[in-house]
Amino acid sequence: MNLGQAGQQSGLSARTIRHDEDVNLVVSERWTNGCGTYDSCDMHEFCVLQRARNLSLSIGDSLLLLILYEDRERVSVNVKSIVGTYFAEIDDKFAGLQSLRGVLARLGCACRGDEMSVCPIFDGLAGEAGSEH
Amino acid sequence: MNLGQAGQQSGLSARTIRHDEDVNLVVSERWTNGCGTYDSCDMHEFCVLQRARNLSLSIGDSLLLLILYEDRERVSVNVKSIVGTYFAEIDDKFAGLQSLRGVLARLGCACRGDEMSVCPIFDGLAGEAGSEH
DNA sequence: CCTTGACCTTACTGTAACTGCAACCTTTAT
DNA sequence: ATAAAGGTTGCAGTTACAGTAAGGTCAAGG
Repeated sequence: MNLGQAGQQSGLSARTIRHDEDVNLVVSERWTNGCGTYDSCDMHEFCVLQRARNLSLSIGDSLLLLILYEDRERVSVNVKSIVGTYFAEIDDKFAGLQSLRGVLARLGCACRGDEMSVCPIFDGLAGEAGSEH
Repeated sequence: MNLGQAGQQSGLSARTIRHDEDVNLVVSERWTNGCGTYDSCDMHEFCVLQRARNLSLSIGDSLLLLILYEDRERVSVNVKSIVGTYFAEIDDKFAGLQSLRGVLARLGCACRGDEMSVCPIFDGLAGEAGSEH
């Protein structure tokens, strides 16, 4: 499978796949003419990467995820510590999203003509910021 | 209130506040010596921005949020369309986070020594990627 | 045989949203 | 007077890409 097909199947752009190869996130086989070839194993990796990207994970974190993905002898202890780190991050983001969603949900029907600093909705939005990360 | 204090209170670095001023996300009053001064209204903005940053919103989106925040005559129709856009994005991220969290939760105790492509956990992780965005 | 077109390659540049650093003012304290 | 603290601008670096240029390869067709 060539670059273009790999891109289509994985949902990544060809450019992004080449970028991932540049930074050694993935390593493809090469024909003698230099062209890369991608097998189902690579496709799995791309899909994991695509998912990681949707979550705004860094390249480093994505690589970690791939390492977990590829390590067939996953040592539970190791996995658990990595996973634990992610959990904290994910739950933080989760809380942030949930909060923002709630704020937005009430935004359409309230606050008309109110004094800004007195608006309870936006006080909620503004007030909790410092407590994160 | 000066830059340093504003940074401490809002949870943003002083550098980031300066950056936000550079891109006109916020506009502070200046003393004659050039130093900025920040009032409680600015602090509210910073906190909103901090929150927006935690959610990886772009500067453009953050600005939109600020505009909503500052518009005391919020026109419901307008707000609802903007909010609707965010909802889709937020729910996408939400689903992604939830999925990844579930995958990670089961990662510590399963899959040892399995054939990678047969592992149901990672098949879940890899399989749904293309369907988003 | 040679060209056309599709597809690939590398290499370089550009972008967003920061972050860091240097050089240089002011203000305040000693 | 001088040093320390805190501010300023401006330019360079970083990350994770996206865009573009210049060129290589290869099958199909006149």
